[in-house]
Amino acid sequence: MLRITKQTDYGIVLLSLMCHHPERLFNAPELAAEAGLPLPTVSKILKLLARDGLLASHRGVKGGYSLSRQPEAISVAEVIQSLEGPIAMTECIDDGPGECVQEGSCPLQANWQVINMAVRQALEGITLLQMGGPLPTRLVQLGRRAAPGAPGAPDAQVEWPAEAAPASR
Amino acid sequence: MLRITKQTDYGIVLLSLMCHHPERLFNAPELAAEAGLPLPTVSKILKLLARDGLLASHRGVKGGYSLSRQPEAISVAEVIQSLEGPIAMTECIDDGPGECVQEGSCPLQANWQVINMAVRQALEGITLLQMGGPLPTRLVQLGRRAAPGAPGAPDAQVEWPAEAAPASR
DNA sequence: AGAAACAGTACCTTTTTGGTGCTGTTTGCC
DNA sequence: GGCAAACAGCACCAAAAAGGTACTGTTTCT
Repeated sequence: MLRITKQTDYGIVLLSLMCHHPERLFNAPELAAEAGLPLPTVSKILKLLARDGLLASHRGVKGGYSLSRQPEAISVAEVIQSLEGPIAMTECIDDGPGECVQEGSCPLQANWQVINMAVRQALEGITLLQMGGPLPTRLVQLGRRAAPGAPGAPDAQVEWPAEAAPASR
Repeated sequence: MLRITKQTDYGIVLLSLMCHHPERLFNAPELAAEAGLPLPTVSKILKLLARDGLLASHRGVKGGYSLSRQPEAISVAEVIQSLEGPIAMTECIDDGPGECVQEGSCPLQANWQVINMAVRQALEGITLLQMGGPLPTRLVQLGRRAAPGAPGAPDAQVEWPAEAAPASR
């Protein structure tokens, strides 16, 4: 029901832990213990994140994983896409053209694409640093995509001022 | 993976069909035929939508379903919530407090709530009328929630000007 | 050489989704 | 009054996805 999987949830937790020491090397058992998750599960997640280049892996004794980029350069969207594939709210989005029989005559598809892009862009604007950091008081500002074909400015994505955090944590 | 279910997809299709004649009474076999979907499935979906008040049902011969409100007063979010429960991107959102062991010490939960609310508000701002109608060129503008506690204006939700639609349909 | 740690794959279990069927109730029409 | 059309509410089954575990292989430090 419009929900990320547990795997993704765990993935974000793990990455958030790693954010506290962006340069450090963490091994799987260590992260599993710290997150309170079973080792095989943690291991599986880390492999996927490494495969997609979000984590750098170092093999051998004294090996482990480290963030491949700075925490502020890794978005929640990337984590989701690594752990559960492309962000597509309906089938007709990531299925190639030709799947839906209504193809072309369906006004819904185009609109789902718009909605989908809005959600994706919102998640792209949220970094790991923000995720584990201070709670924003204002919200993601979606899309604001310019008219298609107008290659203007890179289309302001997200506004997430790190203002004073409320006391709710 | 961050996707609405087929049931919800079908539900939006059905409601969109009904939007063309907002006052009319449609019966299930008729809608099934028009949408090209199996009758039992359509029937199930319509029941759910009626249960939650999105459709008004009329029993007996010559019965059927009609929109309970004008198309522009029914949001995509309502349809989703009717057909697949509350919009909650993580478990810790719709589970009551006390489920997550990290409770209170978890900075992620608060941030997921923010993201979740952003997505929900975006979907709330999209009406059935827009969904079946002209394709917007600009995007949903999420949230922009004022600082909590400040009961100011009703917090502009969404900006969706019905400008010229591109030729992509 | 041995051990620690990542890599990849395969497998099984559980949950969710998708879809169907059946029985009951309401209501228009003959 | 009775029949038939149409909604209401379950209950059920099958397929797919998610969740989780195990095993074998490769790399690299000591």
